Amino acid sequence: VPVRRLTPATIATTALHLGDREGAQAMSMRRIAAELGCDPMAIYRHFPNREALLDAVADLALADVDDPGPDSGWDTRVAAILTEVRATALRHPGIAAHVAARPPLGANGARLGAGIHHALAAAGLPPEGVVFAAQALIAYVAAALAMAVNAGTRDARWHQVSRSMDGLPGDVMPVVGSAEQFGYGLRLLLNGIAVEAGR
Amino acid sequence: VPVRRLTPATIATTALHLGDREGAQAMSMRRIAAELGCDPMAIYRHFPNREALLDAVADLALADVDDPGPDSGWDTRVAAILTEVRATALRHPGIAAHVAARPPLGANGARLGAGIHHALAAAGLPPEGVVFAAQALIAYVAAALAMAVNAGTRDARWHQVSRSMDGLPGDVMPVVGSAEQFGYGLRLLLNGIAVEAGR
DNA sequence: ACCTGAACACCGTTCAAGT
DNA sequence: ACCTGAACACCGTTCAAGT
Repeated sequence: VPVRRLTPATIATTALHLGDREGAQAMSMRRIAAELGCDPMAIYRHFPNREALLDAVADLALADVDDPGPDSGWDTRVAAILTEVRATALRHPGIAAHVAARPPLGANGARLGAGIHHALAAAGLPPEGVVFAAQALIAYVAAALAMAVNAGTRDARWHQVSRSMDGLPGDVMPVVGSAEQFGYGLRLLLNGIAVEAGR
Repeated sequence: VPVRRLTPATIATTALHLGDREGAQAMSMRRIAAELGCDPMAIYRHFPNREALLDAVADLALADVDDPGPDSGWDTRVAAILTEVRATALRHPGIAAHVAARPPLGANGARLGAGIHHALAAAGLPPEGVVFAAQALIAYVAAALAMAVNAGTRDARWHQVSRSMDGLPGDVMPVVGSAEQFGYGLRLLLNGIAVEAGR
């Protein structure tokens, strides 16, 4: 699909679709340029480097994520945002690992970040607590996402670890990076926040 | 320092020291081989690929981490292990990002993982809860570590986000990836685990 | 002034050729 | 049989040369 005129938006959109079709390894400057039908260097006139381009692609993907807003409870709101961020990133294999490694803080990242901060303030945390708790939550999503991205490929290692312990039933098989695993950790954090806020 | 005979241990030790001196970008097969004074391909006779070598280097670094054992309280034990894992990884810049991206599950990783599992069982979690909570904790350390690794380099982005929200005092400056930030999130998780275990 | 593409300085890994 | 290093198939990015 030839593009009339190169803009940051057309580059990011093309890169996102390329990644959806061909995965993370297709997200090189050269492959993206080939997809655009342009010289690799042409991209550098719109983005200073590859990282900045991937930031833009990640933020584009997050446009799909809704913030339910202040009408739902603070914990429902936080859980909804983070669950949908995880699911959205996993729907875009080209960019999931980048989201995991580097929380997207472009326009959409800032929008969702603001939603989380407001929810935590509504929960009753003091200002420093809001900032700290938000970073902990964002870090947790990133990590859970990284586990989900790596899980399918290579990780019988986890099973060995959980089997290497006595006192535990040997047949509790952890599903690394699963939605269930993600939800459990998220509940721990929300429980902890409730305790911290004195609820 | 020329090495008499190449073994997995000498390769991993040399790579760890190289990384300590010259950082993550020095951890290429070619640079490590040059440091060993051998052909890059010689390393492949001891490790199937670069990832396996980095796994071994990471696990070597974790030999420094103590497990205080079951005599301390379960939460003290978990906090001690995870705090020291974070500090140890940060002391080895060549490998910190790799630890963050991929929980080391070699001999030392398994040892520390077992300590965490035992502590969680002692806290009163049921077996599935133990496995889930352990993965959440490990994911959290990995993410906090990734933030600490990336923080110094480039992240005024975070400050923008926290300033972009009304209702929060604009001068609460989050220190991304700081030890304080790490400790706060860890406390949230431990609080949440205590709630889950009914303590 | 703007844009291109050749070139630089690397990668991890394969594999054929040497000893 | 063992080991080496040339070669393959890539990278992100710089920069000089073209229009």
